[in-house]
Amino acid sequence: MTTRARREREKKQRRQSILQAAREAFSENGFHNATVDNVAERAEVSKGTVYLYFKSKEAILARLLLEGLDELVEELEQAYAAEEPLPADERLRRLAWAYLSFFQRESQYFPFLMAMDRGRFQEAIPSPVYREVLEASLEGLNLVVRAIEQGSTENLFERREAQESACIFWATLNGVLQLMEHPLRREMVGMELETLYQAALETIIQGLQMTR
Amino acid sequence: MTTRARREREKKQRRQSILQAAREAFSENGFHNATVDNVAERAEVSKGTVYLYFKSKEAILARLLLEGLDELVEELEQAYAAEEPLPADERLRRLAWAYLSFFQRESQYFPFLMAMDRGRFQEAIPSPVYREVLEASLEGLNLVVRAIEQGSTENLFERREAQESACIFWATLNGVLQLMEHPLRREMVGMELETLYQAALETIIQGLQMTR
Amino acid sequence: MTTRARREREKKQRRQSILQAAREAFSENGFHNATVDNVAERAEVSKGTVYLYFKSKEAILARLLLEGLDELVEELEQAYAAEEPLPADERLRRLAWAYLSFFQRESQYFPFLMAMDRGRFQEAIPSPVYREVLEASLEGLNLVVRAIEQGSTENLFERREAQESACIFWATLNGVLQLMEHPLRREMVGMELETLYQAALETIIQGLQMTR
Amino acid sequence: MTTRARREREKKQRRQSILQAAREAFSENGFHNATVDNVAERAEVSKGTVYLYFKSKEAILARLLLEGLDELVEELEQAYAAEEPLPADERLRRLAWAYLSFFQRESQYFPFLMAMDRGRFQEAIPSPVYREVLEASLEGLNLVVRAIEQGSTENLFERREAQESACIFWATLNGVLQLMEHPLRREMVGMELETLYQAALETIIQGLQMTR
DNA sequence: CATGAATGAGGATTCATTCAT
DNA sequence: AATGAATGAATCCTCATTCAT
Repeated sequence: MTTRARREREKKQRRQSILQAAREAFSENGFHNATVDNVAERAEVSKGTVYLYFKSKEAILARLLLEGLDELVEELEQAYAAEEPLPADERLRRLAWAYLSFFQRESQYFPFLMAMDRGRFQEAIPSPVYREVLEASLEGLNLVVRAIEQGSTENLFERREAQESACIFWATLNGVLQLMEHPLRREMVGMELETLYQAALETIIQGLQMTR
Repeated sequence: MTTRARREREKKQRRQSILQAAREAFSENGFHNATVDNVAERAEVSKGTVYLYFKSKEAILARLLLEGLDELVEELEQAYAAEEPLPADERLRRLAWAYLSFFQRESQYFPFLMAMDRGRFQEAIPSPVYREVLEASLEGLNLVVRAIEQGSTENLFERREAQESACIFWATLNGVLQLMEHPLRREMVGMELETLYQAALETIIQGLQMTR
Repeated sequence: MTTRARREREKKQRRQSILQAAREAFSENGFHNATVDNVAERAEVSKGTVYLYFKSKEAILARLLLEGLDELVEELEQAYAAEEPLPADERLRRLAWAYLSFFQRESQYFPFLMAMDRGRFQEAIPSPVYREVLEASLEGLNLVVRAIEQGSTENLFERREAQESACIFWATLNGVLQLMEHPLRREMVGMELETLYQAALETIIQGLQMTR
Repeated sequence: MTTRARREREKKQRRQSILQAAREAFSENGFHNATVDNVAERAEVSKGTVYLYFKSKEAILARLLLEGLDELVEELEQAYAAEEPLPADERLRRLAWAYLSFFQRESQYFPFLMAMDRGRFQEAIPSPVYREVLEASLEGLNLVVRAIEQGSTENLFERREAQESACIFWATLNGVLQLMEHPLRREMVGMELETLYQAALETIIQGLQMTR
């Protein structure tokens, strides 16, 4: 029983260490260029063991995405749920900053999401998992929807489809992140990510507000 | 000689047919999963011929990108340059629609630009070409900058860094395109690309305008 | 751990069988024309396995060379070290015959050493290994140097640079081996290798001796 | 008529320029690593033209060897044939220095002869040509034989098989050339080629002389 | 559970040679 | 005679995955 519990715990740790190793390996070389050998080596397990815990290389990526997105959603929820009541635009700002902070800390996820869109991915992992990843990647959006709806009832935002406004808001943030992702492009744009992000955030909030 | 001229023409056609084949192959399987064999087969030439026209698989992608972006820039320039004088916001709308129309027609380019960011690309193609691609990918931005500057002098837009506003504008459009790129995600969002694009466009223009 | 020990032994055997296969393949077709496929097939392993044991085709050659030269040096040392004291010229004769006997048994090594001088070899294998091979290929020379020095103190040989005399001695033997290496050339010369070798050996010893 | 003559002359020149180009290309990269493209480019003709003048890459090498060896033999003959009568040992010295001088000027030939011994060579070129090359490579030997025979009648050299003595003499020279061919080995030996060659020459002449 | 040796299909690239013009 | 575009077999090497121990 204690043995069993320990076994269970060790299994989880092993799994996590493989995931962590994969995160590192995929980040450094890109998903395609990283090898399962790299992952195994980093995790200090044998290659066979990797396949004991994950069905395929793609399955590792899927799991990584799911865990990452879970974390992101959790952080977004924390940002959303304030102790005292907040105006809708303030909630949006908090969501936006939590989002940025996540991507600065876990900058891998952007490329990971890209890697997923192509290649053997759709064949290699079961379709429900695939859908699950996509759903998770949109879960943040739902919080935005709620903030927007609140803003609508507060007459702060235009009375239109909250889903639409939320998508626009979310798209703007993502657009900035993507634009500034590549070092060379960042250099050519000649601006700091935070500065641009902040400006974009205010601009889009402005755009969503009631025209008085 | 006619012979010579014909030869020349055939060479160009062959080159184009290889590029076209690559465009298709890369689109269907993604750059990484497409093989030079695929490309050769599609173009109905031997693998050796592909290497006669292009130094490497990456060089094909670079050429594809460059040609696509040239076309895009040209279309954007046409959209920008109207016969009669136009207000700045109208110019932005025209740029935005030209942009959308390009990506609907040539939907490959988005993923291609992504493929470029990772992998052997930077090592495999000469650095100036790489830079050229990135520059071209930002050339559209310059037109936006000019429109914004015009808007600033017309007191239509806030008097801030035009580059910044342009980036925000551009980022928003890209964000929407990216969000709606994947069919499954489009389905989950439950909206038409055009509708959302249009709404985002108006929202961001609104956001950039002077607060009255 | 009998299992473990057996595993270890099998690995060594496999490695040896790959080396042996390579020795055969390289001998028959020459290093450049032999393919890794040939080697794998002969060793009855997959191509991948070959690369599991050796980093590159060149690395196999390097290993082959090193093992061969080690063996040669060992045999030369045995020949040099006699139980009872020996006159210097006798030592030279023993070295020479040991050398011939090695090359008759392992006739591949001559061409292998040649293959090493050209091609991708220097780039493909780590520079220290390259140096090691060259050093080993000259180690026999050192034994000759020692014999010559002994001969000098015995007033048997001329009192000049031992290194120089040794090189001359060694070069003569190699020259004969090389001259007689090719069957067609052997036929045209119309002599037996051993006969010529023997005559050359005596001639060069004679040449090195003090003129009385 | 004149046209025809000019044509003929141009053809010869073209052929020579291809050979010269091949000599350079093969020298710089080694026979295996040089490509027919390299040769064509250097010769400023098209690849097709190369095949118009030579049946295969190997045929070029064969021709190169033959021409080189012809030249060598001619130079050796000049060295041998002195105006006034010469003692046999002097003739040998002259032959040896002419040989060295050729190999210093045309250092390619050594590796070329090696390249010929292996690979597709025997299949790719007609057997008589192959034999011809080998014969030419031994023609120098015949001059040595004559010198030795002269030395025998002069009671300068031992009365044994002249062919045997000649082979020994020739082998020694070749052995030195080969030993000193590789820069790294030259460095490890720590001697100048000329010094060693000279010493070897005197030593072997000494060895061949009558023991008094 | 864990290992890691073995696999072999597959990938990018090269190059000697051919042949229509 | 000369060209040079086209070929495609051949080559080295990689790596996700399996499986006996």
